[in-house]
Amino acid sequence: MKPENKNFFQKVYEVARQIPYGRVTSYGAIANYLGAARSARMVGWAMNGVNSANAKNETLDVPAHRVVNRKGLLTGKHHFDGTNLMQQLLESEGIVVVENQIQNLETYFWDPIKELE
DNA sequence: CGGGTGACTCAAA
DNA sequence: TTTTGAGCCACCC
Repeated sequence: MKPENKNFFQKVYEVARQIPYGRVTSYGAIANYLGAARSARMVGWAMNGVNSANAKNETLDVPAHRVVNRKGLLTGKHHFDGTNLMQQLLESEGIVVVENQIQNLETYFWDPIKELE
């Protein structure tokens, strides 16, 4: 069941919210699931919106830290408050992060296309 | 209304 | 092999 009758951002939020604890996914995977395969940037933009809302005390319940780029690189860590807040959050869920990159990405990777369809 | 920008990704040179 | 270029489209001047 694809929530295709909602705004792109809204859809991104819904998918991101379904990322299980201790798992991660990529911007591209979410975009692909939403039918916007080449719009990974928009997913990142949506995450930026999540972070903004968080800064305003408006909880969206979207684990933006579980969304990384396709190589498992924490490209968005600079957008979080602390320099390594994103990494800490991931490590607190049992994910090993070294040099801003998730180790054993295949083990943690959660693909909405595979997991939700 | 137009143009620049970006938490990405893929493909070609 | 590494480096560029282009596409994607919402948001902010």
